[in-house]
Amino acid sequence: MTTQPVRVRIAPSPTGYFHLGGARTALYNFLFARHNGGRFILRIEDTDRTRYHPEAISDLLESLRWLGLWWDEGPEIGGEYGPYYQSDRLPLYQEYAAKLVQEGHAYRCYCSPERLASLRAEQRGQDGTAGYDRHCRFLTSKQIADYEARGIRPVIRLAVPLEGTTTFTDALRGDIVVQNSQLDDLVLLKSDGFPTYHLGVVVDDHLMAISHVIRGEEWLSSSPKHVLLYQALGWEMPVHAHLPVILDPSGKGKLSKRKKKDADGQEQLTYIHEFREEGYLPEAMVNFLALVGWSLDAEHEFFGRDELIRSFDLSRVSKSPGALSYDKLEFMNAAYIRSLGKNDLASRLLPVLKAEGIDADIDSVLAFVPHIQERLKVLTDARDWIDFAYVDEIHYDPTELLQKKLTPAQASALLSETAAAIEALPVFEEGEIEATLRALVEASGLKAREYFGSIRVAVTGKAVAPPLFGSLAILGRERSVSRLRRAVSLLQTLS
RNA sequence: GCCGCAUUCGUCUAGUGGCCUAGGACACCUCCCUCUCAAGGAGGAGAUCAAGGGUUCGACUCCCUUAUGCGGUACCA
Repeated sequence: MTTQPVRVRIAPSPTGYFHLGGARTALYNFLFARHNGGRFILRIEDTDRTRYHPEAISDLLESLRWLGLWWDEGPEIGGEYGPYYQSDRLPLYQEYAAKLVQEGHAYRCYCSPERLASLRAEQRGQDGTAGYDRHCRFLTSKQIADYEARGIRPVIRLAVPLEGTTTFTDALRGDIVVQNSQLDDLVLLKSDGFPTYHLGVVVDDHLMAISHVIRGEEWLSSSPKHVLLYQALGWEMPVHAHLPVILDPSGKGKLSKRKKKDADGQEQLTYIHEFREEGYLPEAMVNFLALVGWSLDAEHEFFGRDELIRSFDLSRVSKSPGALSYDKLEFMNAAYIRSLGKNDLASRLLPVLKAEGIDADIDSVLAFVPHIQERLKVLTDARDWIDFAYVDEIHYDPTELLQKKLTPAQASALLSETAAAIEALPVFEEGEIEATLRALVEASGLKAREYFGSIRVAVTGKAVAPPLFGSLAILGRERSVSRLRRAVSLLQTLS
């Protein structure tokens, strides 16, 4: 029990876009490494050429960087334990597989996929153990020669002990014991010379001096197989900790990588890049993700990255699976948006607005920020709040101008009054505008909500918009006046 | 089917034998503030701690059984 340097890794396989589950695992590994002054390593497990998806790697790298989870060794930066792509390490796996065969811990299997499939079909519904029937485990040398002569390319399987038990200690769940009879002779090396996940992780985790394997619970059942492999290879096994699975918001089933609709028919986001595009802040994502399966205590729930690093501890990771709460994420994102400095928010908003088709300039966005900051759940919400200021003409139903019980006559009177008052203003500035309009409300005998409601529609085209006086100031005197006048003429057509 | 893991308000959780007539957060409801919408403030409703057995003076906390959920059972990871 020496103080081995902490080295953890995430080992995604490039088969699809980087999603919430992968990000959570990455975060915990990252936090664990940083907390312990260790290293965080990124290794790409690209051993399945049939499911290989090239964009997955750039998506992964981009997503990790966006979340601020920088790695110490891995793609693009290298490191002393490389290469970090498994497809560049093939000879290594082949070498260890051969060694295992030589020492009697593994054997060549010539069974065809068809035979394996029918074997499985046969076993289905039957009670007792499943898995490979070990047909090739006890082949005579003559039989082997025969298969070889027919040019069949074998796989290499681990020769699992027929009796006894295998035990390992999960850092979260304690000792886990399984009967060896429940384990089947898993494939280590495929017939194409690529390793399976099992051989790949064990060899690489050992060669890369990984001290702690922190991964999803879906790997828990294969850990005993890995124990056997470590034993066969004569290696010491790293500490293992299996994180609880993340459930679908419905609470049923593992979070799907596929698109799902929620109760409102809204598509649920699952890929990290989608959250980025939707306008979630990386700091909110990190905070939220940290809480999916981990908590410090009863009261704290807002954690900056540094606080997370300081307080993260494996012992406080939950053992039971949890459903994601998109509501909570939105709440948290809104809170983070509110906590941003004005300039910071404005500069984050600018590219988002551009992407949403609004050609805004930084000054006007900055002017809007104080008015919309506390109204945004996600950055992309900004578009609907301020787009009225970036179009030449606004469209709305003229009856909307008749807020509450206003008559067309009342409405047009108040709108032209307002236009005139605004035009006469010596300085066109928020405070002045407010003072003037409030005086008009007073004089009109109308309620503020009726009066301002009507003006809001005239000027923004919406019943819900940022605070009126600020909006008018940003819109500018000319456009404000012309929109008010246009509203008056629209009211004409109504009667 | 078999194996494994889990099980506290709708959801995320606090809780490590007495502090619990179970605390917090999201969501929900009411009220206040208010130019709309938010934000903010004050309240409210919501959990016989999956069920049943033990152990103990005492169990949400320990043990067993059952149920349910999830995961695994591939030349996928």
